[in-house]
Amino acid sequence: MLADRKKHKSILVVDTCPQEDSDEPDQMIVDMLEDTGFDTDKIHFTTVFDHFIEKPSKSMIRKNTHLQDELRRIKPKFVLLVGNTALQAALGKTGIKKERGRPEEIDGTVFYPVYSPAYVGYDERQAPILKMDIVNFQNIVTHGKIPREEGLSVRIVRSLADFRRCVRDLAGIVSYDLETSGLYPWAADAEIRSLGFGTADHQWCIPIHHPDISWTAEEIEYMIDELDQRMQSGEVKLITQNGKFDMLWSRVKYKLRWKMYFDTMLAHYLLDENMNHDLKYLSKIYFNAPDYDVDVEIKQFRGPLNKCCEYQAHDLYYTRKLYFRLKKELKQDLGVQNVFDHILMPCANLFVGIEYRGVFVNHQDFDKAEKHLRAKIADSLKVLGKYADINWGSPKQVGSLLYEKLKLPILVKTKKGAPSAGESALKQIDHPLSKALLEYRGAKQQLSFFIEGWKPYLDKNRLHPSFKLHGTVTGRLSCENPNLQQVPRDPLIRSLITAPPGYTLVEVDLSQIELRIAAHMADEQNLLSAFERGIDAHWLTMTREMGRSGSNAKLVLETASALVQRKVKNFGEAIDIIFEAGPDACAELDPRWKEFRKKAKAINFGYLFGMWWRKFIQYARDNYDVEVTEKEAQDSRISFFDSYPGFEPWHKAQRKFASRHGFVRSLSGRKRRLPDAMSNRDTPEKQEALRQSINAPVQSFANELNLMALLQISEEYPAPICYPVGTVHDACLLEVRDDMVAEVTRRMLKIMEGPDLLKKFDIHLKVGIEGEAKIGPWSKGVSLEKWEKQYAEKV
DNA sequence: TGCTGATGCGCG
DNA sequence: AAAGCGCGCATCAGCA
Repeated sequence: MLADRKKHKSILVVDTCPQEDSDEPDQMIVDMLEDTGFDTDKIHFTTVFDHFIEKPSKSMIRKNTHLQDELRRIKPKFVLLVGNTALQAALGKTGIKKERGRPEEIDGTVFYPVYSPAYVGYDERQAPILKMDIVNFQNIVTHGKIPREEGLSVRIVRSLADFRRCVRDLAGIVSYDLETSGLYPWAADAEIRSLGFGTADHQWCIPIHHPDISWTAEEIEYMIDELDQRMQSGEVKLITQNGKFDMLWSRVKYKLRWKMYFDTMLAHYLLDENMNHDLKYLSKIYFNAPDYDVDVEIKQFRGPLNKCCEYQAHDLYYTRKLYFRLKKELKQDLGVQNVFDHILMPCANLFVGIEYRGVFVNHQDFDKAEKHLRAKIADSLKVLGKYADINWGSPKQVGSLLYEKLKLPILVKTKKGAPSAGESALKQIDHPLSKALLEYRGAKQQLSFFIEGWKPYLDKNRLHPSFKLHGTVTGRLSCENPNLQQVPRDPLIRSLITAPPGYTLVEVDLSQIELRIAAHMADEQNLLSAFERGIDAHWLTMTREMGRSGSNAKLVLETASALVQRKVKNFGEAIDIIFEAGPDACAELDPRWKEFRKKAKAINFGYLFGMWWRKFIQYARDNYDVEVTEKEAQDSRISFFDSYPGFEPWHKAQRKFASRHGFVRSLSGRKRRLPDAMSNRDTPEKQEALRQSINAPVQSFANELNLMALLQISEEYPAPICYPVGTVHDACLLEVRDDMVAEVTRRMLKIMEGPDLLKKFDIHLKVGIEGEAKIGPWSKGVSLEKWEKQYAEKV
């Protein structure tokens, strides 16, 4: 009891300044402290300024000595810094968002920054964070110091003798972690600052580049060599947290090709796709670890050596510890365990190579495209300049010009009810300005996304996009820096991506894969038999819809007549003729058929995944300048489900399963957790979850098929014959050595029809899978037949 | 001045 | 009552 009291006396709470009307400390803080178990009567309260002050400036805080006086007078052991001003006055740094919850010890006093109650009042979502921080502060006070992980045993390698001890300790389950100068290994000054290994007994830090340690180049080379030999021995199983990052750096900087055995981030991704997967968060929820996050300076190994190593040691320690825990959790669920073992971990290792290789960019075309876009922007600006001198990139300014100055009718509103200056609005506005503006926006966006946006990442002739295997809740990959998956289909941009001399780019995609999977899952007989007969599903939907609605009668009769070379007068007969002829034959006669098929594609996906007819009206208007009446839209939806009667029962079953169990699974066993689906109330969130229960397994499995094929082809045709360079959801991009293009393409198409891994997952599809290959610069590729002809002529 | 959220648009 | 799903990036506006 006595000890407690003594401790309490040494606590100081620092706010910004007294309130205008009272000298009492802030009530929210007092309440939170008491809720956590503090006796606030025994806590000192003070402020940075001894009088009320509206907005303290940086220099005012610097000049003010009140807090320093208080610190000298009270000599607290624990100081709670409330808000950014207190943080700055006490520690001389700002940035409460970053610093909150990070204790710092100076001369035996622990300073602990938290949000100010004013901020919480302004944004109440921050309240739980403040509360959590206060609890952590209490934890520090009862411990009497910043809690340290007790299992930690840091070993800093300062000599070759240390290093040899380290290598001897590397056996069995070993965590691996690097500290680097940044995130992009191809940056000009990028370097690995420290290698770390976590074993059962120690956390070994090998500071390669730190001001306090100096190695000769030979010594570094020796150590890397020794480590490489140790890894090749097969006696070490490497555990990583987002190890693709560390392995990529290791490969770029030291040509190392180590294999990851288990990645904790990917494991947790499969166990709960809805949460974060960063190590600090995982250590906290699994082991109640303290927040050991530090400034970038220390993360990048520029701070005091022992602090840097201690940080790295935490990463190593928890990564290894997480392995044992997550391994057990995966074991509880055979479905996700399979996805982890046979897809995610192999892909993690494969994608190191994919990112290392990157995609090849044609430099000449790149410069040409830049010039072309700049000219286009200048031209449209010339036109726009006649109307006003404003920032044409600002929707607000454009909006006020359109609707206030020019008094154009407001046809579309934004979600917040403001008059919209978006694409859908501009398309409906009949004014020369809108055309120029649309052109301007398009060119400007292409320039800033794909020309300017790519420049910082260009490493000679290559981009190295980063794929996140944990990037989506459905299991698809996401891609960034830059995002290869959002490159426009416009050949001006897309064809910039190609292959280097001696190699050819091959894109292979799974044709209509989501519809095929849906047909399988729903056991939808009409669609299944359509696929069996080799009919294009979008074409089927399109002709059915036209036959029902009787739209575009003139075109239908004309095309049918041209196809059979006689006058066709009966509409139904004409539709049948068109259906049998297929999209390619019709598109040759009239390009509109291509558009109609595209529209049907959107209808298929929209209605299949729960789109309502209202959205269809908007879609038809925005994309096809077609005004569809409410009745027509409603009918089209009904007609879709009449055409494919298997879908409704399947939708029902998915929804029912999700609302009962709170999750659904894809064919591979991957789980999509949808807790909102279990809600008793019929909220928009629940409806959203129910729609996801239909979409997620389809999207998820489409991606898995694609990855299975990618894994298999890269095993059968490894470098230097074939380099996988990326995926775009249902497509793979490969760079294939010129002399092997036909063989590899043919094999890949075959693999896509049924990857070997399907057997391992015991999946038997009722529907055939087809691949489609395009050979040549991206978006300009040709079919295998065409390519072989051209290639034969060239040789 | 640097962050966050909203918007808009590219892709599947 | 309201109803396709999944992403990343640039830009602007609003705020501290």
